Amino acid sequence: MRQKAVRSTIKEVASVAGVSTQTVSRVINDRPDVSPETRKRIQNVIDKLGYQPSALARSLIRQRSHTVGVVTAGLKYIGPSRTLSGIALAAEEAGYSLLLKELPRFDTNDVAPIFQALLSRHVDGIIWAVPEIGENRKWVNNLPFDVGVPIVYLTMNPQENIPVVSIDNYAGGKMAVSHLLEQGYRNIGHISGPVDWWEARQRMMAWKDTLKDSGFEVGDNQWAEGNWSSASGIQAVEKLFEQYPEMDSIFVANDQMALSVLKAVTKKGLRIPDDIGIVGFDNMPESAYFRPPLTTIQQDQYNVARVAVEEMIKIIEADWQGLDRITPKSIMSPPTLVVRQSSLRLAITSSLPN
Amino acid sequence: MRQKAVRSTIKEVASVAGVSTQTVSRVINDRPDVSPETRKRIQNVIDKLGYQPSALARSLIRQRSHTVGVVTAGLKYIGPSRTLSGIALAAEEAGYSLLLKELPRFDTNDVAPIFQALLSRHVDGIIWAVPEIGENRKWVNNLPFDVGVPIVYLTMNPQENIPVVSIDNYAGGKMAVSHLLEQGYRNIGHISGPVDWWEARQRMMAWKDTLKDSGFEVGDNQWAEGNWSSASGIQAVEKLFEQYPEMDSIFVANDQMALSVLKAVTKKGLRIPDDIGIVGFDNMPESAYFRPPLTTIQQDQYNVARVAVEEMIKIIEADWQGLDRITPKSIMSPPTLVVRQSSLRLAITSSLPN
DNA sequence: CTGAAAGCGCTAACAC
DNA sequence: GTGTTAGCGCTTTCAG
Repeated sequence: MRQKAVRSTIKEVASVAGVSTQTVSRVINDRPDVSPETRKRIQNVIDKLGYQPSALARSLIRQRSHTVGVVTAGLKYIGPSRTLSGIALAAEEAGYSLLLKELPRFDTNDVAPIFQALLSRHVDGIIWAVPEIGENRKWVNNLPFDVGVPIVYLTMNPQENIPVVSIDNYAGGKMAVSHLLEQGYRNIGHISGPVDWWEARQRMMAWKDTLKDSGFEVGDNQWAEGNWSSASGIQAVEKLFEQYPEMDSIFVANDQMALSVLKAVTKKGLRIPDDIGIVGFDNMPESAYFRPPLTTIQQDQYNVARVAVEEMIKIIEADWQGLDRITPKSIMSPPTLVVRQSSLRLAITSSLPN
Repeated sequence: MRQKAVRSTIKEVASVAGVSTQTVSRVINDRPDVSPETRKRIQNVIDKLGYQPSALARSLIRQRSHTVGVVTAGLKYIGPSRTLSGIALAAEEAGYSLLLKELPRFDTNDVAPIFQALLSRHVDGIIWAVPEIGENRKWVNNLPFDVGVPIVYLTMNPQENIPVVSIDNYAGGKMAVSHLLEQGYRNIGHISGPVDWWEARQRMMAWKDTLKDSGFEVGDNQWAEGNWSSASGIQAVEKLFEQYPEMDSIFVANDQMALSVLKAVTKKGLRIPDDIGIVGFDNMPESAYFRPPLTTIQQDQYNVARVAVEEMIKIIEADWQGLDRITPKSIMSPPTLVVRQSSLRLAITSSLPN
């Protein structure tokens, strides 16, 4: 037989306690104007029945669900999942539930159904945590319908009047290349991520700008494109060695590619960091155990996620309290440089962990 | 000023179309008994207004939310996030939304608030995707309240009358050790995960049993405990070298620890796989690019997640259609062995990718 | 074929 | 202090 859901209702509590539903409502909402005895009696009934108010019914009547929608993609990769984790923890702390949608592909452009699914469940806000790739932001400024709730974007190019929170990839790239320059490297190549990714372009631009600012020429023979995967790192580095033989160091746009670059370079008989210096990006937990340990740029996805949630909630609260809508701002969070052996040509390496 | 949510309601559609809400309801639910003209007229109004039925209101009245709650932990690790990804994609396909809760710690025992939060939002079922650790399953057979919806557990020890879906860690461990035996290794050590993890114990037990079944003695000097992290792998392997000097190979309980083991072994001047064979567990994307490439056990978390979602939905549907409740069963999905250089002592290595 | 009435579980506004 | 009425947005009877 069908086993009906066994939630008890406010009506049941009321009838058992011999009061009106209204009074029960006052108790569960901690409102005054209930006599201590009544309150106690009702509380007892609530405990006995294991009564729990329905968040659904409340959402309906209060026009507020305390739920935020999170849209993500590529959860099997470490970046997106760390970000999601940060969002989940921060939202929970703030008392919000999370409705999760994972896009099956990064470059989904058909976003209307996603929004509609979220809105039909009355989310109070949306965090768009899909990286900006190719044309997948075309819709930002002209959705075919009024979303009606705030949207905070992660990892995208800042725009006027749109709240964006992101790691400052450009700053990270500058840190990486400046560090190589300081270590005395002069012919710094670059292996980029897929150039239709905004993050990849930022890191590459930083590489170019930093070199140019230091008076170096930058030619197209000095970089190669990867696709973030270790496999693509090998191909890219081989290409680079061919087209840029003077190269004495490489800024690689992520650690996964850097892993296979370390391997390919070593296999070629070159020593790291003496002959070739390598800097990655991400600081994945394993990077410290590569051979040699990888210098890299650390992204604090947790913090970015937390900030995004806080921004979102600020906007929700402001709307709800009838205040002026907060002027959307972009927040770029600077990453940090983690120096390890793969780029340390000048320092005394024996003092470093290896 | 407060910007009210702008969703239009069935009432508005009805009044604009000049019909009752009931008729609109029939149209949006694709029911017969509406004249073609009326249907068309209403559909037009719906399109014009961008009307979307409220899933919340529907959930209330239908006593069915088409939402499942997912409880996870450690999303920043690759395993849990791959699993979540599989769940998200499978649930989406099946037309279910996901309400996500991430436990701040793996060993949370205070699960009542989690369930209550989920139930107050009327989830139709719950997928408990937190690994079994220490006492964190104590509550399974005596929750202080009736959950009332089906729960499917991932990654836990099978129990009577409880639906569990998991990778068969024991089978994976057997594959790993058998492979080492086939390659002619005879003194096989083990670096385990934290032994309060069920998965870690399964892998270790498989190691022990396989050796014993092949007529080898197994002493406590032949294994060491890690905590899944690369850092712990180093400590464990150093301990092993001390207490088990004859060791000629190691089954390491995950790839992250195996990474640092490869490094420590090499640093000691031993050759892999000639002097020491190594097998890991997980097949993380990077494992193929370790030095040497790592033989490992591949878990298909995607498939496990998909199966869990399917089981969950089967139970929900059965309940809902008033059928007998499905007898809960445990499903153990076998992993696969991925052979790479780190364990290949007998084969001609030149034929393998490196 | 279409509409009216009732109600899912809850709360806001008003009585008493 | 407490109860009554109305209604959030929708669907399920049941009339007509």
